[in-house]
Amino acid sequence: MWEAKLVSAVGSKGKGQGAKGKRSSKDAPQQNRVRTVKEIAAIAKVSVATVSRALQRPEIVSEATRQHIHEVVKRLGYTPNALARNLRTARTRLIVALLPDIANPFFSEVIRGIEQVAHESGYSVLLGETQSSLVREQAYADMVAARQADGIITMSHRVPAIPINGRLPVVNACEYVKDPQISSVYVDNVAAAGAAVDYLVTLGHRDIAFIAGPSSSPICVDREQGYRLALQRAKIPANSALATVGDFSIEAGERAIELLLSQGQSFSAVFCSNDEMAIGAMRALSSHGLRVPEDVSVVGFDDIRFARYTSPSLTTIAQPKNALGREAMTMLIELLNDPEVPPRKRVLSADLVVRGSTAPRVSRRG
Amino acid sequence: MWEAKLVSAVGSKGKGQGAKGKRSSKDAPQQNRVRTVKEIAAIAKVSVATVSRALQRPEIVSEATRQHIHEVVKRLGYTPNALARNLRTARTRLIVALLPDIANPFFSEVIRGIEQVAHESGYSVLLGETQSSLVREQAYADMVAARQADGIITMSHRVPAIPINGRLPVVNACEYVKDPQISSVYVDNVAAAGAAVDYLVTLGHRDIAFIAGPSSSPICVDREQGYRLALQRAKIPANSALATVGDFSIEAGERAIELLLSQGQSFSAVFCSNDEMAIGAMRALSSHGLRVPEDVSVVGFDDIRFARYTSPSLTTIAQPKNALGREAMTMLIELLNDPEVPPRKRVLSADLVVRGSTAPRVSRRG
DNA sequence: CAATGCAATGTAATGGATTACATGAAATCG
DNA sequence: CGATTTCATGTAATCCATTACATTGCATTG
Repeated sequence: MWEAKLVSAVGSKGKGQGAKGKRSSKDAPQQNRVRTVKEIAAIAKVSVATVSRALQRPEIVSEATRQHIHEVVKRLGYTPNALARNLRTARTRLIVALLPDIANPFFSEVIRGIEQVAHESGYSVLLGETQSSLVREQAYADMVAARQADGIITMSHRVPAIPINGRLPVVNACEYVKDPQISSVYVDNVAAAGAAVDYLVTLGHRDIAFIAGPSSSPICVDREQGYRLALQRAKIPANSALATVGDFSIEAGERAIELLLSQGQSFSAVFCSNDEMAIGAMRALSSHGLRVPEDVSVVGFDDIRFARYTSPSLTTIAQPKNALGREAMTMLIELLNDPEVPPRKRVLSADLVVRGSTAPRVSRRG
Repeated sequence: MWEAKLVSAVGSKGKGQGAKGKRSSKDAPQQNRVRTVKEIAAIAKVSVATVSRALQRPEIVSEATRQHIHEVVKRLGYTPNALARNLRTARTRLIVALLPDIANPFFSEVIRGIEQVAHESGYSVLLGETQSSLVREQAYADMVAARQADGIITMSHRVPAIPINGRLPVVNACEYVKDPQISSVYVDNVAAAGAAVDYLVTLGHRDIAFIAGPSSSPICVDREQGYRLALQRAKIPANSALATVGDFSIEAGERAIELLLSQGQSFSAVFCSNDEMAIGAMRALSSHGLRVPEDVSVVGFDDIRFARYTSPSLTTIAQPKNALGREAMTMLIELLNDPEVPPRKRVLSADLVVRGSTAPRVSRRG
């Protein structure tokens, strides 16, 4: 009964059947789409198994049958129902990449790396923007528990809880999580930040301010440590008044500089935990009549696309963004193929890119 | 039990637990996760129907039963299999937003609008980056045919082919497509571009160059038309040598200026079809010793986040990005709820935002 | 008190594809 | 030539949740 009903609604071979207005079967001979293996099987006069096989593993079906089925499938525009397929096979070939903020250009290139590797291995990538909200992260993570996706690459320092047995199909990129069970890829933030500050030191700077990122993020802690160690190496006494914190936004960079200036701090260089804060810093400096780099040198971190186009262009630490993405996806695929592979923490290196926002320190400003 | 497990996995509080190695069923008494309604039903001593009802429509289950089932579900960490559910109900509450390029900050805000409305209506949004590739667009669109997503918001000027009957569950945002069956939301590009050029005219500019976007995109054609019409209004004869084309990238903006300058064209203002090309243009101008806005005024289009932070900050046309997203998602939801709603082309207005990159024309440079 | 209605729950069909197992025909072997 | 593989295909079980329809028990009503 309800079968018949459904078929007529969906397959609707019949005459007018007149769902909507006219549209008689004459002037709209538009073949109704066939939707199920069953129907394809009936039309091709083979069994559903053969249809399925012709589509999934063509080599085990005889040449003639295969061609015939493909012809029918094509002619009728049949697309297998992925839900049914995935339900049965328990895999989706879909992975979700969680990023805190699509507006942050840093992630774009990472995503591209992820997608390259994913496509090579027959996976599709869907992006979920979390806005660093635990709830949103969790919502996307639940897609894995609910079997709508095979795995997750998360770019925050948290690992969402996924109620499944065994290894979580999660890889962490750009950030890192302490959990030794979770594979991560990230750069050596201590070394990179150190290199940035070392460079400022070689330019003669000694009063080097620092704008940290959120301390909840381990990589920010590392960058700060890199800064500290570099000062130690240079035998520059740490001046905690020169270290401020921001939230990675352009505005935070501006505010940090406003704060330092209003406190009357003197510094000839600023190292920022990311490029956007560096952009904000540059802007605040110049709106206070301080020239970059003549009066104050500025160094960022990430090397986002716009870093090249600020004026002056930004000296920064270039993260291997594409490699981070590729590596993360590679590890996730390994993990999906074999839940036994041991988790790894993979550390890439990041290099200093010298551009126009840094210059040797000059005697004294003012 | 499993809670404890999870905590130990995530927070990694516990002792060794020794993840690998042994793992005999004795020292790993880890309760296997329950995965199906059936199991939950058995444990709760009710039928599968009751479990399903308790989860889907709690109000039709008696208070006591409901609480009991919820308790069991929670205790065992059961997540219903979304594939099975979606297969049965034939809806996923998932929509895919296709964007040409995540690196383009213009889309970020649009996405946010989409997500706001989506969440209000219980939909999740997944993003697909297409890199303007037809193949990629098609791949994501196939998810709808394969029933993995309910609908699509596309931000390009193409509508992917989806082999289904009736109305395509597709809405077009930011761009627009000719197909009258597809709803679109976009701004009045002719008027907006006109306003930008009108403004330059009121500043005294008469030699106004134009950097167009790809002509395959209808909105770019419109922006160009807006430019033309504004010149007509101002009785400025069109000088086709001043109109160039770019591909929306920063580099394209640079190249366009290089080209104009190398041709010896003289102009005191440039209107660019998007902000990134405007950023490139500013950079190329200043690297040729031309000051913005003293020598040349620059106007962009979009008002991306960085437009405020260039130096000088960029005068541009602010698209109502959030509204574009919200409206698109609203229309898509309407369409999903009722395939009969007539398609609409919704046109929003975009306003000029005057910042530092424009100034009155001065006598003559050099 | 029988009749009727309603609330709560159970049974089983259903969605669409995959695939283990079964079958039949053709090919290979001793 | 009968026995054994091999190949191609078919039949039916399976994945897991939803829900139409059936059933049961109890309250309401005339």
